[in-house]
Amino acid sequence: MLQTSPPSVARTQIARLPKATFREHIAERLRLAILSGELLPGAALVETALAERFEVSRAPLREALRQLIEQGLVTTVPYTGTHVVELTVDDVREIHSMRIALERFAFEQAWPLRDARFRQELLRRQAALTLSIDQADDAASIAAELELHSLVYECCGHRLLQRHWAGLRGRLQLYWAAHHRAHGAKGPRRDSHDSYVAAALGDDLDQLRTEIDQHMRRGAVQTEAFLRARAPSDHPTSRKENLT
Amino acid sequence: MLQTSPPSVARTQIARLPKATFREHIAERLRLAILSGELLPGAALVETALAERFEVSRAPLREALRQLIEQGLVTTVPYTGTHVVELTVDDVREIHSMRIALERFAFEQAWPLRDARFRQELLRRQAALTLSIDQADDAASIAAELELHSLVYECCGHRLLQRHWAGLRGRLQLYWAAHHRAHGAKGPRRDSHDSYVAAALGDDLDQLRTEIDQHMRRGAVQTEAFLRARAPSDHPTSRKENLT
DNA sequence: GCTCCTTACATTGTCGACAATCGATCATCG
DNA sequence: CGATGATCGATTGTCGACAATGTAAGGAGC
Repeated sequence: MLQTSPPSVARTQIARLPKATFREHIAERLRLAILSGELLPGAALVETALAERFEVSRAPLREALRQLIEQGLVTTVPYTGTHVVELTVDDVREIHSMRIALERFAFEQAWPLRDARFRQELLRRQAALTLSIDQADDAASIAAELELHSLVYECCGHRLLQRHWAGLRGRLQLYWAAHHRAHGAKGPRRDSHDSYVAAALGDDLDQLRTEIDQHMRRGAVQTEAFLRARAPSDHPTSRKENLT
Repeated sequence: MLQTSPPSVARTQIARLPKATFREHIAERLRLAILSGELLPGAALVETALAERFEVSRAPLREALRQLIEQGLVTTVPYTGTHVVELTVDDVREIHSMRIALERFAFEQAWPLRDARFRQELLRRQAALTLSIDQADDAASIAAELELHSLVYECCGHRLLQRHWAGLRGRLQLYWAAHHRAHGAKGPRRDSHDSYVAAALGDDLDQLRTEIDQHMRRGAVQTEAFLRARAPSDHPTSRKENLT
């Protein structure tokens, strides 16, 4: 029972129309700007400047910021300033260990729910990932990898789990964006998900658990090494006014 | 390595002073009002009325509401209204299954970190819980039970995990508050945590996993039964999550 | 009597201006 | 020369008023 996928159009057609309030628009665009690396970690977010940039007053902008703060993508100190969250080695460790726990749980929940649609969609997303890698489009590769991993969360029909995954996914994307931006072209490897997909389609849940552990740990080690090499104790400079 | 505990006073004395902005005060008080059952699930939250009650303008109040919305305690529909979240049977199931996954993960992380302080604190909180139950103070019992379970999250020093637990804890408390309010006096049983504490202090991680499963499932069944009896024909229809 | 349109009200969304606070710079004093 | 206190600019926090939108009641037409 996939919740979001091309075949099930009926639901999404009746769902609420495009966002109506400024706050939602702004929150979404700021979120994308942060996750894509357009706004670097540590960058200052000045309300007046952003308000002028979006051509709105500060009220809806502040609420959008509050939204991002609650999502953990932005931090603020009263009367002082607002910044995109910084990158820490410990954060990466925590994110990855949490990822293992959540994705294992997701597969346990979804294990008996895997149907033909699941298998088909999994292969489709893997193909999309491979295509992005072949085209050397790193931004698309990151997005495709996240889409691939998102499938199991969508499949198990666990809204709360999906909510937690959404938060985790955001942070993950944040780090990957910085990673990619610094290392230049270095997206996921072409065969990096073969064993993952194979295990997800197989019948051995324990094997999949092991595969998830290994897969995540590989990614963690990679990201961690980058961070340690990049900024041992260096404040990522606050590049202001980098919006569009 | 406990993060919050009586012995380490030196740090907390120098830490930042109490909150300074209206928004934080309001968010905290509203949160407590919701979690304590003072504001029942489904209750309408009218901005003008709340602003008048708190004697502030709508701006900080709206930001506090946005904070609670992002935490999942409040829902809002643009131009229409804001309400305390409703209770659903599915939500309870999801919360409890998620609890199992998170607490298992927490114990796995904290397993080698359990020291004398951990054991001492665990017993202390269990004693506090037992005391509350003996005094038939149900509100205190709920709080005490949550405190008991919180220990492992504090112990493992995993900030991200603690963050997720905080969100889950909030929802849990919301349901328990409604549960208690409806059923009258029916807090946790006196011996309900004996085996839990014993397993947490023991050396058999697998046994603890089993104990967690059973413990949570007991609570889930109880809460579920209450909800089904209370609102049998609750429309699971179009509850749009403000997941963003 | 029923349906559709109009209208009024309640509530949220947005705006511009003002106040409070923080950080840095600079002057003053020992 | 160093330390302390005052001043300035920048940024966020708060306010009151107005606009936009959704909901429900009431009336016109059939």
